[in-house]
Amino acid sequence: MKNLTKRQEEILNLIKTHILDLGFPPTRADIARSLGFKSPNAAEQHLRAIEKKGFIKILSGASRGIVLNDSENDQIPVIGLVAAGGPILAEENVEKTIPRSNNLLSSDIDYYLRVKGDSMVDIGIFEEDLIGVSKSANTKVGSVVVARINNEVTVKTLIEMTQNKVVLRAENQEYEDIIVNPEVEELAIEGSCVALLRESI
Amino acid sequence: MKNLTKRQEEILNLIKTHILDLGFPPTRADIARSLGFKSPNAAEQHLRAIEKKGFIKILSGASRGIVLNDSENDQIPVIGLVAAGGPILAEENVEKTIPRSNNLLSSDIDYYLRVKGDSMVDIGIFEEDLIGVSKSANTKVGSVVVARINNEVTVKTLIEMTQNKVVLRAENQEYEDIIVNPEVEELAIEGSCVALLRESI
DNA sequence: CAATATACTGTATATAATTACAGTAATTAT
DNA sequence: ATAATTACTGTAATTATATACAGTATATTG
Repeated sequence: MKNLTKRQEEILNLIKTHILDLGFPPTRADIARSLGFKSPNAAEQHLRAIEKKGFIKILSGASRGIVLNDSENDQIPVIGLVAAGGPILAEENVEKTIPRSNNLLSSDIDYYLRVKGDSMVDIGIFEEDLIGVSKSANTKVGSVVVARINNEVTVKTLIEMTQNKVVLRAENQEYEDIIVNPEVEELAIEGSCVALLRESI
Repeated sequence: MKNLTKRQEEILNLIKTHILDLGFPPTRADIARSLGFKSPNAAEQHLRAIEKKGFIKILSGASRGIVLNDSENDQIPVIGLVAAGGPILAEENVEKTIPRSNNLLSSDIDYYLRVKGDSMVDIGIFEEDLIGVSKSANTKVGSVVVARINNEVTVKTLIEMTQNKVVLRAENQEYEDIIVNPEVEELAIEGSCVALLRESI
């Protein structure tokens, strides 16, 4: 699936917004009006280009016959046990996927991570809970982050972060702080925790 | 909102199915074809009747301009502070609503209740969390329930329940058990907690 | 008993919408 | 260097669609 140009992305977003707002896709004229085109054909040609790149399907002869090809995009993966080594989002780690429901949890969540262990119980994060992780949300001191230290994935609170010293704290007195020197050990902050789901109480 | 006739319900379902399948509503001709009408006007008149009863809105001049009025049905209310006296689901208690996403939290949730206080922190239920409450899920000893005692709503664990003695326990050592005699005091178990959402960590 | 609602057929038309064809111009691949 | 892609304007025709008008027949409500 090729990348869309900036303009094409704009149009795809317009289509999605239109569907969200009104419940059905826009016409060529709607698109032209929204983006200031003077000819509906400008919209038509953009749509053809977007279809060619695989993001939509145009049903010929049907008014507003624009079908989104969102299936993968629409699902949020739930990551169970992370196998040592590979990337978190590797397919073998995906336990299941759940449909993205735009409004349910407002934050932008890239994946859910199933919590293992009791190291965060003091702030109400329990074993088997699902943590909503955002890769893009900015991590600062005090954030609960998903960190990978020497290929092991862990959820902790970020306490200190300088060039040669990173402190991660469990929210459970029985655990000690993890102090890492990123210049010596492998450390990656994979994302920060922005939401929590518990499926059984 | 009046009830739909059998035929009108059939048409409303057809519209919903069409949207689910293709992503946009059917035309009058589509409806006529699907149900075997020989005139698109049959569909038109049904649509007008369904609109009059408040289930859809027809946008004039727009092709496929059928908007579902599903808002109440499809939304799960989020209950903030419960005003003393009235029913939990009374309109003044509804803080917002969030769309029901069948697969996200599998259990059948009738409403979300925003948690006040710290009485359940030991099992990871914190202030401002949203608890998914099911009215129909069977409550048994050990369940976390939403109880109403003398018009005050509270979330506690059900410890004991006999005809003249109900024990509710906070999951926080600083609180004492609540012991109620339902024959003397007013007590209602409104539902049990089946899920939890936390929107910020 | 009359008025209204339900459930259609049948015809017709204005307009909404897709879509083809003919251009222009700048940018990006090959 | 040449072809393809991107990003449009402008026009026009065909088809898709909404929607009004004129009926028929049965059921329900006031």
